[in-house]
Amino acid sequence: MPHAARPTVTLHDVAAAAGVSVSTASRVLGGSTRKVAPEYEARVLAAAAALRYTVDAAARAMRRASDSIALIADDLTTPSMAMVVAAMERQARTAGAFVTVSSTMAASERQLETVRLLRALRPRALVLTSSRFMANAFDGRLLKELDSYEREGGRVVIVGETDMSFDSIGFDDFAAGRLAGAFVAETGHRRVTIFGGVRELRNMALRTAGFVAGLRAGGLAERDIRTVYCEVGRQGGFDAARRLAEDGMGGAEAVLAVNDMVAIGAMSAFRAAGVAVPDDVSVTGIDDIPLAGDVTPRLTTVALPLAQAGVEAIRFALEKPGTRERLTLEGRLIVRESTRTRD
Amino acid sequence: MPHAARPTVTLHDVAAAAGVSVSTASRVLGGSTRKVAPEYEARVLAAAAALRYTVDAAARAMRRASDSIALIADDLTTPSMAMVVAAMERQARTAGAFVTVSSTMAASERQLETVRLLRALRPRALVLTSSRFMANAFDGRLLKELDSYEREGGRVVIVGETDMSFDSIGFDDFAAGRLAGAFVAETGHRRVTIFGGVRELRNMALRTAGFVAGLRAGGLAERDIRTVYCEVGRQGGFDAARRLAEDGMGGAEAVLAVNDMVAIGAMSAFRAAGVAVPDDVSVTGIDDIPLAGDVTPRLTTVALPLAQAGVEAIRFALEKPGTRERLTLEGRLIVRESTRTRD
DNA sequence: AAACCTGCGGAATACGTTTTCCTGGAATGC
DNA sequence: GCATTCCAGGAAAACGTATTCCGCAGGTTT
Repeated sequence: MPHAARPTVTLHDVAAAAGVSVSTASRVLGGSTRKVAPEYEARVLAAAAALRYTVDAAARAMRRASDSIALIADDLTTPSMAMVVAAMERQARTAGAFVTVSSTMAASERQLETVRLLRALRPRALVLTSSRFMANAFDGRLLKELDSYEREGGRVVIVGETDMSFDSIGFDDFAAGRLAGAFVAETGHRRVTIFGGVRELRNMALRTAGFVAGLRAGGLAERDIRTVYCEVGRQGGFDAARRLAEDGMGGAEAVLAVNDMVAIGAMSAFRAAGVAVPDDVSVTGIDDIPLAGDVTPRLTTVALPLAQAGVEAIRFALEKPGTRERLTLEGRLIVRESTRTRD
Repeated sequence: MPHAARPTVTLHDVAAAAGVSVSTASRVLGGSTRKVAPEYEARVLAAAAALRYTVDAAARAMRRASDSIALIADDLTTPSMAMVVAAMERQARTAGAFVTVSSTMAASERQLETVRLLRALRPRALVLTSSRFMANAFDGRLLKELDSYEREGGRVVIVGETDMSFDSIGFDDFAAGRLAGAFVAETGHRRVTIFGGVRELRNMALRTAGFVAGLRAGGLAERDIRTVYCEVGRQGGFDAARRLAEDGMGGAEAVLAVNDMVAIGAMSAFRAAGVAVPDDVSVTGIDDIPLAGDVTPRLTTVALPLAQAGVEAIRFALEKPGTRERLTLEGRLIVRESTRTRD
């Protein structure tokens, strides 16, 4: 008895109580294709219920392919991440699969460590959800780890921007940025500041490039567009906006934030500094997290289909390997009260 | 070969490559207490690295006590829940334990089903995070399931209000409500409406009772306090506030909402109806989710130590069984701009 | 009527790991 | 110099389940 504290009831106990062999009990409880006599079946089911038997997933996993999916997320407290994860959880459950969730708090070496850790669960698929998956950041080692996992028959799905050759689901970040940029240009804003987040993050860089493309298409000149970089998150937006306000806004009539949390932080700082949104400055975000409709003024943003991404990710994860897919989801503009028309 | 698609590299392969026995390889890789010769150790480690060996958690779990903790949460997208869960995840990781997360979306029968499902993982502990755990709601079956799990040596920890006899971590909901009620009474509000959430939820009922107690202590009469019930969440607060505004506010100078999301929804509806916060009506919440500081006006609320609750829950979960603990955490008042003094 | 399927229960085995037990050799004590 | 203790490596058992194989009935075919 290796761990005496664990007198779990096993298939043996159920079989004994039902007066049948372990094989028969297994066939009844394990959903085998083989038929067993109705009477035996009833006895086994009754015994299992009486003893509150639950199958040992570890032992089962040694014989059957496991039906669990490991999910590695950057940061569960990020609202956009939470929506994706919640959708995955729902979808996986309806498909009868387990999901084990881990968060890496954006540390790159933690990602590697977490992948190694979760590989031990021999999951059917590994779903990575992050904005950090650029090839150079991979440093080779994470890539090798994922490759070897796939060679062992697992499936890797990446949610977010990536240039790796795994199944992936991404958002068209450039188009989303362009949507916001074009709208702001069309509504008469002549000078614009972009809160570009962290330059090294590929999706942030794409959104920023999209902003510029949209603004230029709407007639703004290069010199009317300023870009500042900030931590991605409420605090980063807050700090960037505070600095901007302290510098007298530099003529900015609009702030294009790289996502909703940055935009919301920025609005908070503007309010504290006595800068009125949208009368003094328009603010836009990207994502359309639920919160975007709750702040005052409600945030104009580009809605990304976050829940759909979660659903599709699980679909990919459960598909038979062999196919290699890449899905790109488009955002759509949601105009609310944090922006207004100029002139 | 049960699943041919899984040519995983096993301890046997490593041992063979290193020219040692499986036992020795296991001792090196499994962190045994037994010593092995430095040379053998080096050979095993080299072989493992070269073959990209990862231990099979399922097989290991059959011999060792598992170090995973199963977490069953109501709804991961709720901000307060997300904070608790994130804290648990962090804490568990520093303690070297896995956390697997599942959400039940508040359906009572799903809770039972989820518990049964996760028991299959033979986790060291089961942490239930929910506001729905009232004894009558348990219906006997969930209680029996948890009891039998505990009898098998597992540990059950409940985060939230409960009258069940498991380890539990709760917030002093009554005191939190009283804090808000007393503050509103002290700042000169004469007529108050309570947004009481769902009457059947124990923690909501306690907060509401606390509101009343605090208001009465501050000198308000029974007839100056109105209580309406609403769905718990942003939408519920929004609807309740819209109805209140349509009815001409019924003289209410303050709205005490049962949590921050309800309060934020209410503020949103008030704004849409042209009711000014805090000039026409003060609004308070409970929880102090990060969002509370981002809305306009920033929300006066009672801060609950959500992250601490997560940390303590994991501490309980990892403790040796035998002790039975109940921890109650106190909130503290955070005054912001959604309230003002009357007269 | 004899040989042959068919269907189903049960014994046995495999899964990959940890751990107990055994064994042989080195080190130590007289 | 011989007996005893210690040490570390290897063989084997055990964990709980799914599955393969075997055997035994009962029915079908020629």
